This record gives sequence, structure tokens and C-alpha cells, in this order.
Amino acid sequence: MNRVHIRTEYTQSGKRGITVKANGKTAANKKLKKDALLNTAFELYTREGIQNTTISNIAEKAGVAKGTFYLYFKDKYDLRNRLIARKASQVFMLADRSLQETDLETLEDRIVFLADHIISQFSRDPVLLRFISKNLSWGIFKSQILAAGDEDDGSLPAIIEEAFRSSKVRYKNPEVMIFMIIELLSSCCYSSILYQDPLPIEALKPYLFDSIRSIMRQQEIIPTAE
Amino acid sequence: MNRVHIRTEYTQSGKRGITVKANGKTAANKKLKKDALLNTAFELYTREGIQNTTISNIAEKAGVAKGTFYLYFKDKYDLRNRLIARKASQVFMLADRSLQETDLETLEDRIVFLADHIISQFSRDPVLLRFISKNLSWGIFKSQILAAGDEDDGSLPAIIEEAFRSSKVRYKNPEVMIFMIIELLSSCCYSSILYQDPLPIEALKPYLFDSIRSIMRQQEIIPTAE
Amino acid sequence: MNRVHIRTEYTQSGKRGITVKANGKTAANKKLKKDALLNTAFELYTREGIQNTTISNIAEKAGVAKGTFYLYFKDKYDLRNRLIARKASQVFMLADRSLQETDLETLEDRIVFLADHIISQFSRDPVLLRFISKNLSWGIFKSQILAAGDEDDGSLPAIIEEAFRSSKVRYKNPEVMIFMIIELLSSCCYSSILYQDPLPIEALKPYLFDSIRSIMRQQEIIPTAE
Amino acid sequence: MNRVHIRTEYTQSGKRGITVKANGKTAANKKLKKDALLNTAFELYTREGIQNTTISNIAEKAGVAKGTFYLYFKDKYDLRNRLIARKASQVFMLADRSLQETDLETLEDRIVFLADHIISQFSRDPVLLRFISKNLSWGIFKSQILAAGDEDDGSLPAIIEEAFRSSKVRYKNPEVMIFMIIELLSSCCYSSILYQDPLPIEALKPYLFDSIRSIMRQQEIIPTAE
DNA sequence: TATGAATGAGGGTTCATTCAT
DNA sequence: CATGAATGAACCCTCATTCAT
Repeated sequence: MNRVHIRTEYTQSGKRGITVKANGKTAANKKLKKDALLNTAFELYTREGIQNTTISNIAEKAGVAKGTFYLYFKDKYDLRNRLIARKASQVFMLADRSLQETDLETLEDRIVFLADHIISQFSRDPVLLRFISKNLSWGIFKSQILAAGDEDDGSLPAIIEEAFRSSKVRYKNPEVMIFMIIELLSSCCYSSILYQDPLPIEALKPYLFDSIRSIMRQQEIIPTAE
Repeated sequence: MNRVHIRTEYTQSGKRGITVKANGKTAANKKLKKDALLNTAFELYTREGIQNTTISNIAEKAGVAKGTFYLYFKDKYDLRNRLIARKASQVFMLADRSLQETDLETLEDRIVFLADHIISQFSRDPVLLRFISKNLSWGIFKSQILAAGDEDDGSLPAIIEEAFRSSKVRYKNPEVMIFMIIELLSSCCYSSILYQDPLPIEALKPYLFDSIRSIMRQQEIIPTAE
Repeated sequence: MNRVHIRTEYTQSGKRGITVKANGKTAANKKLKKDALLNTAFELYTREGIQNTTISNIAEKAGVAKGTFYLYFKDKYDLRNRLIARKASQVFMLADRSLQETDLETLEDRIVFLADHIISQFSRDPVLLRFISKNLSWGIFKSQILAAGDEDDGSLPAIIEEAFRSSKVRYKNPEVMIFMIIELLSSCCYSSILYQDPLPIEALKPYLFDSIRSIMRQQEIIPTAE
Repeated sequence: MNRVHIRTEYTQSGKRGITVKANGKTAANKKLKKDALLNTAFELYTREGIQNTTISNIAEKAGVAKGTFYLYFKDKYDLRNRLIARKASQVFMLADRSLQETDLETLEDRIVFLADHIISQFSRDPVLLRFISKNLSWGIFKSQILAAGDEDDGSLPAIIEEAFRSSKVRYKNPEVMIFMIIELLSSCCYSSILYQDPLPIEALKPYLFDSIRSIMRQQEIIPTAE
């Protein structure tokens, strides 16, 4: 009886059924392999440097065959780019999630809050900082992060856009402003957190936040009195 | 007699002898080779990328034997660091020389002038910009440039120090200020000149200069009235 | 005394002397290495086939490092081409040297003699036959053999030209004739010596020589009676 | 008893059985896949070379999975051998079919006609020529072509045998004669059609046909007068 | 000082073959 | 029968570095 049932089901689902089932398993397996490669690569990249990381290393440590690497990535730089997008995106999303729980009003305060949160993350995880800073530029930021909707939701560009829309103050060129702030923040974190130069990050923070605020203020559009 | 004669000759032209006596020749020769290596390396680094440049390439194109390379540099990264120091230093020196011919008074104006001049240089030579930006960080800046007195004169640190001393306005933390300005300038040049992103450099300049000024102003020490 | 003599010589010969001496040794060494590679490669190519012969095999068996291979040859096909030229040239030269010791008069007899001699060589060394036949085509024959004057002397083209010049009989198209004879000879040797198919070489010879002669006769230019 | 039954059933539905029973669908499908693989392989072999053609390439371009390849062929050389047999056989059959429509009498004329027809085919399809010439030798010719009765009908050996039987002239060794003619024809086509060397095929033809005729004549058995 | 032949570890990449589905 | 993900051996080639000359 039971056997018959199974048979029936098997027959009913036929080729599609089997395919689906198989895909379910196979796809999960593929995802596992890919993730293993990504995680392992990140660890090796940050610990040994990209130059000193070989595909052999990655594959071996990830527990897959060397050839398997090439099923998922073109080469180690392809893998790196995907890692950057993923990691950088995570940092921003995490900061933003914290921001939601505050009731900060002005965009200035909100952006400084984000900067502070990002600094905290980087302080706790300098390895991540080194990896992102060394590899993240504004170009990659725009192309990879803003368009990184394939793996994450709640997309970053929407968040930024919303932030500016809900601000009472208007700015001359929001994109330029963000650009400068990101570059300044990134540079400062890199030098200050990793090398305590020109100051340790805690000492640098006041100057940095003041600089951010002054960059923003100087771009404010003063509403014409009426 | 014969032997003595030969010996004498040998000694005179020997290792030390040549160096001392033939200084005019050998030392000049050495300088030539070293320069050939530096110039060739710069061309190859910028054209092909450091990764794709081999010591063989450099030596061959420079017209010396491969082994000779090792007489002057430890490896290609050693050579790169010296190149960065040299090139970056030149950029600053050139800007400063121009500054001397102006009669700008305030430090703010003077620094903006320097920034503008540097932007001009990079605009005319994006290859140089790419090379310096990709490889220059504040750490290297301090260690290599400020201490790059071995090849160039009129040393940079002196210039900077003098600039601050002659300024009427005092700043909370001059080093931090310079650091931020350099990082911001460097980032903006890289993205804007090489990729016109977020704006072409001419369009970005006003925002950039305003940001620099606002960073400086916000660090001004308001003299307490007495 | 002896020492003085040496010293003197050393001094006298100076840079040039040393260079010459060194070159003598180095050059001899290079020739040795190159020959070792050529010989080893020939053995492996014929024993294992080119596809199954790796550069590692060759280098290892030749007693040099893998990298050394690339100092002398572009890849294993480059090496093969040079081998073909060398080996095929040797076969022809050997046959020709024997021919010199005969007093055969007609070109027909002389060419059949050459064919016979070549058949003998191939019969004794089927491995050589396989190597040459599998790789020698008329195109390679012309380009490599005829122009193989860099390593051997007494060049083949001169020999052939001389043969036709000294013949009393004239032929319509000597090059076409040689071409056909070589192709026929090569094909027959390959199949007959290596596989005794369609007949063992000794049994095939009469047919083959008759065919060669008939090909030649049919191209004779009958002198118009006067 | 049961076992016997099964055996019987097994035999019936076995390899042959399935083929017979499911002929309508499955067999047609199989034939389709096999043909797709053969055609694709030929295209890739001739366009890219056998060495550069991978089983992946073939399978992908043929629209089947990689594993499927192994259901039909042992490896890519197995596939190549079958291709050669098929293609070469087609060339001969086509030439023979044309020959049937003539009323040429002597074997000499008939063989020259065949040669001419084959040359035409190769002239129109040099790719085919290259493929066959590069891979066809007398040994393969005999084993594969003559025994290629599995896919084609009107078998070649019968045709040849018939040709000699119906000839008035007798030849000393027909097989040797055919062998030489095929090798000569094949060599000439290869060099002349593909490289116009030593002459373009149209210019070479007269010499070639004369050579074929002279090879045949010289093997004629002159009937002893009675 | 200068050379450049020699080295050989180690990298990236390919691809025939297997096998669970 | 058909699939295609996974494998991993094997290969080619580069190139920093050494060292005898």
C-alpha cells in the first residue's frame, strides 16, 4: 500500500517532480559551496592578502576541489568584487538598522550617527575595515552596492533617497556631499583605526564629525526669507 | 717589476680605486642605471600595472641585466616606494614653487592654491594621478615624503612648518587638518579626474574648495579677546 | 712564476679575454643543454607520442630544470619543428653522401638510388620514419629543410639543383616531379615499413621504383630532333 | 524455469530488444542525439582542431548534457574515427555514383574520373579535405572504409572489386596499385588544394593524372600472344 | 660592478570522467 | 536514458632569485 502510494506520487510528479526535488537538493548544495568559498576567501584575503591567497588555498580550506572554484567564480578577483559588495552592503545596512531605532531628526545628526556606527563596526573589526577600504572606491560603491539588490533587500539607494527626502534642510548637491563624506570617512578610518595616525580614532572623531558637519552646512541651501 | 707594475695598475683600477678615482665616470654610470630603472619602472607600472610588471621587463627595457636590478633595489615594491616618494614629492614641490610667486596671505588661500595647482598637474597627467593615488596613503606620505631628503632639496616638512608659522590664524590640530585635506583632495582627484564621478573635476572644484575652507575654518582657534 | 704568468694573462686579456673565455664555456654549456633537450625530446616524442610528452618529462629526463626548457624553445611544438628539420635533413644528407660514391649517370638511377637509401635508413630506424612521416609535409620540407642552412652545411637545395643541372634529360616540371616522388615515397614507407601494408617494403620496392621511374619518364622532355 | 523465463525476457528486451520495441520514439531520439554529436564534432574538429575541441564543447553545442556523450562514444577519438569513416565513405560513394552515369570503358579512364571527381569535391570543401587527409591513412582506409557497412550500403569494397573484374586489362597487383594511387592523390590534394604548392590543383592535375596513368600502365600485365 | 643562464616552486587553468539525481 | 555538478590529476608557464663568470 505504502509502496503504491509512493509509486503514485513518483509517477504524478514525474519528470518535473523529480527535477524539482533534485534541484532543491542540488541548489542548496550549490549555495553551500558558494558560501563556503566566499567565507573562506574572505578569511584568507584578509589574513594573507589577496596576492598571497591562491585559488588552491581557498578551495582546499573551503573543502571543495580546485576545479569547483571555477564553477562559481571567474577568478579570485571576481570573487573579491562580490565579497566587497556583500560586506560593504552589510556594514551600511547594520548602521541603518540602528539608526531606525533612534529618533534623530536632522539629516546632519543622522549622518553623523551613521558615521559613528560605521566607525564602531570598523573599530571592532579592523580586518573588515582593511578589506573594504583597500578595495572600495566610490565607483565600486555606486555600481556594486547601490545595485546589490540581488542578495539583499531593503536596498541602500532607497534608504539614502528617503533620508534626503525627509530632511527639512535642502542641499546643493546631495550626491557630491555623500561622496565627500564617504571618502573622508573611509580615509580617516583606514589611517586612524589601523595606524592611529594622525590620531587614534577616538581622538580623531571630534575633528572628523565636525568636518562632516561643516561640509554639510556649507552645502545647505538657505531658504530665501519670505 | 712587471708584476709590480701590473699589480699597481690593478689596484688603481680595482674595486675601490674605480669608485674613488673614476667617480666621475662610474658613479655617473650608476646614477644613470638607477635612473633608467626608475623611469622604466614608472612607465611599466603605470602602463601595465605593478602586478603585470616583472623585474625582467624593467631590466630589459632599461637596458641592464636582470641581476643588476638587485644591485639597486630589493624588489619591485622597494622600487615602487621610492618612485612614489619621488613623484609625490615633485608634485608638491612644483605646487609650492608656484605658490612662492603669488602674494596670497591667508593660509586658507594658500592651501586652496596648492590644491588647485595639484589638481592641474593631475588633470594634465592622469597616469601620474593614478599611480600616486593608488599607492599613496597618509602613512607613506609621512614616512616617505617628509623624509625624502635624500634625493631632493628644499624639503617638504620645512615648507609646511613654515606655512603654519607664518599664518596669522592658529589651528587646533594642524596635522589632523592637513591629513584630512590631503585625503579628501586625493580621493576627489582620483574619482573625479579619472572617472568624472560624481562630477568632472571642474564642476567638483567649488564644492571641494568650499569643503577644504570649511574644514579649516571649523578648526580655527578664535583668539580670546583680551 | 706560473702564477705570474696567469695573472699577466688575466690582466692582459682583461674584460674581453674573460668574456671570451666565459662565453666559450657558457656557450658550450648552452649547446649542451639544447642538444640534451633535443635528443631527449626526440626519444620521448617517438616513444610516447607528442601529446603524451610533457615539457616536464623532457626537462627532467634531459637533466635540466623545467624553466630552462623555455630558454631554448617556445613550446614543445617549436622543439618538434626543429627536430623534424634536423632529422629529415640528416636522412637526405646521408643518402646523398652515399650517392657521391657511386658513378650512376642518369637522374632516374640517381633518384632511385636515393629512394632506396632512404628506405634502408627508415627500415633500420622505423621510429625515425614514424616521426618524420607523421610530421613532414611538402610545406615543411620546403620551408624547413631547404632553408636549414643554419645548422648544417652542404645544403640540400644546392644538391638538388646540381642534380638536375647535370642531368642530360630535361623534365617538364622538376619541382612537381620531386614533390610527387617525395610524397609517394613517404606514404609508401610509412604504410609498408610500419604496417607491412599493402606489402612488406621489400616486396613493394619493385612497384615503387617502377612507379617513380614511370613518373619521371612521363615528364621527360623529348628533345626535338634537328 | 523462472530464471529461464527472465533470461528470455531479458534477451528480448535487452539491448536489441529495446531498440526494436521502442524504436518509434526512443531510437529516433537516440539517432538524433548521436547525429547531433557527430555533426557538431565535425564542425568543431575542422574549425578548431581536435586538440582544441573538448567533449564539453561538443556536448554543449550539440545541445546534450556532457554525460550523454559517454552514452554514445568512448571518447573524442572514437568519435573522430567514426567521422572519418563516414565522411571518406561519402566522398567515394558520391564519386562512384557519378561514374555510373558515364560510359567510360577502360579502368584507367574510370579511375582518373574518380580521382577528378574526388578532387572536385575537395576543392569545393577544403575543410573536408583537411579533415580527411590529416586523419586518413591506408590502414584506416582499409579497416574503416572497407568495413563501413554498418551505416551505409552499396559497400565500397564491392565497387572496387567489380571495377577490376570488369576491366579488360589485368594488373600485377591491384591492391598495391590502388594503394599508391590513393596515397598520391591524397598527398597531392592536401598540398595543392590547401596550399597551392607546388602548383594550384588545376595546374597540377595534368601531371597528377599522367602519373596515375603511368603507374597503372607500368603495372599492366601484357597478355602473352598466343 | 655587471651579467644573464639556470633554477624550480608554485600559480592558474583545463577537462575527461564519474555518479547521484 | 539523461543530466550536469563535482572532481582532481595534470599541465603549461612565469618569474623572482641566485651565482658562476
